[in-house]
Amino acid sequence: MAKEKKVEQITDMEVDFAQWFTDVCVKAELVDYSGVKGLFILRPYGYAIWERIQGYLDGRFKELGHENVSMPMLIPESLLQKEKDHVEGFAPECAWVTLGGSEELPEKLCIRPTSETLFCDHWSHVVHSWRDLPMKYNQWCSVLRWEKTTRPFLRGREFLWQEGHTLHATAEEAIAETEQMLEVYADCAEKLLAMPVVRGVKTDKEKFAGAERTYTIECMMHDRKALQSGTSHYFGDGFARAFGISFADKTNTQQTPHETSWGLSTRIIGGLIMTHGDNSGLVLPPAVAPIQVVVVPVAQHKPGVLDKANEVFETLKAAGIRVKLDDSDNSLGWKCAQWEMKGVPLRLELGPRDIENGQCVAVRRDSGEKIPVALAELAARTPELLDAVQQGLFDKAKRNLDEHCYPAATLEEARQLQSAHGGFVKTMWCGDLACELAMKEQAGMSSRCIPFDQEHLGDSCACCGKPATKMVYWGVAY
RNA sequence: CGGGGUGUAGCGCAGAUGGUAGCGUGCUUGGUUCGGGACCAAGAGGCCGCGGGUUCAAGUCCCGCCACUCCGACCA
Repeated sequence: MAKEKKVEQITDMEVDFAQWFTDVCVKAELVDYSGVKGLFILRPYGYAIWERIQGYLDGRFKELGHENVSMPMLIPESLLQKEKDHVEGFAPECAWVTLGGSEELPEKLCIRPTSETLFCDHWSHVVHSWRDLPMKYNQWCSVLRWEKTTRPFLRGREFLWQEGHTLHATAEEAIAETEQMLEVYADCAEKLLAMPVVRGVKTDKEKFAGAERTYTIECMMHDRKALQSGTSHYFGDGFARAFGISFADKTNTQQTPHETSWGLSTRIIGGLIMTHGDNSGLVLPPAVAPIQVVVVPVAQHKPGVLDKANEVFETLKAAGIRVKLDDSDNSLGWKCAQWEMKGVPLRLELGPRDIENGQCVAVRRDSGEKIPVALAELAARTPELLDAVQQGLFDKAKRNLDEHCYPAATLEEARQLQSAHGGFVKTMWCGDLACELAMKEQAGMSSRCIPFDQEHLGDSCACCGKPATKMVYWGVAY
């Protein structure tokens, strides 16, 4: 008799992609809603994913000579206002503290939406000489931006991130730093998260408030919308001048240093979900998965089964694999469905028949493929299978990206391509803001980036027909 | 911030014409099961989103607010 599916179901992504996303977030136990709009609770399983990302990035940052610091959470209004573009960009979404106990504060304090002003203020105190440079700082923290519409991971009013801030003697060195950190983000996305990226530069319209140049990695989600997944900014000396930071160079001349900042947030977990997930739930690449392998005993009450399962668990643990043994008394079907929903890359089924044959059955989360593995070879085969899943997920996502980038010669063609296929549309662009606005207005797409990998699609701007030398990726963004 | 939808047990829902709350699932305990979301039995669990109003009486009618969600605008 066909049993009705009784447990909380995940909406099919083809039916309602947004609902599917929310269902996965909640039912894979990544997040819960709190009492305040836009403030989400990261549950242990969701936080464990963030910790994997943190671990990777923090290691890379330190290898490159960055030091972790902790800045205050509150920014005096006067400090925030020192850099004009910056305050204009962030003021509309700041939350303010105006009371200390029951007393009105003499100056209201902004809950940090980002910490450039704090770093600059601090540096203006401690930087004196060329010997103090470069400053290469990073902080792990949460920031607050009073967004109007919110979604788990993709747009919270509070979100966890890291923000790196560096200060350099020369523009060249600062730009090199900015580009280097973008590569770190690209590696994090591609190697850890199996999310292929497009690397490029933001247009003036899309760049960070106060930045001279913003680099970005853009990813394509399963619904072919774009997700800005990490950004790295070069500020020139604008902030340094606004905050009065200067240093004496080797000839004892006062110079203004050049600044960078770069950030990557828990938003990328939203990207991870929308890149690899399917209708059974989350799908995690083994490199970030908190649990890489789950051992599911079959008929575990029968003598010897649990003992063998424990043995398998210990073998894999000793091999350095993040493994969990599910010896709960839920039914087999329940366990399978549960661990699929949570995206565990590999499931090992072990029952009496397997034990007789000296094997277990490995089931890949990405493909559903069932692979018998001899118990004697388990410690060697499991890492291979995990690598295969990691690679399989990257390849699949890369195909999705490559297959949904369409060249267009005119704005009208771009509009038609976007409405027919979604994805990225690439066109030549003259560099005028007016053309960028026209693309948004008429084709519903914003510029995602001017990619490093340029192609020559023609000589004229798709919007206005004037001479153009840059190719731009356009898309509908999260 | 504009438009739509929703809010009743942890979750999913039912509660015509107002009369003091119910179903499924989950949870707890015991037992039987176990190769893809098991079964039996006994239990626990509700300021019916919040605040006003109408009424003898409000989950139900009226007003206001809040939250979630979708579509826009804005943004990581």
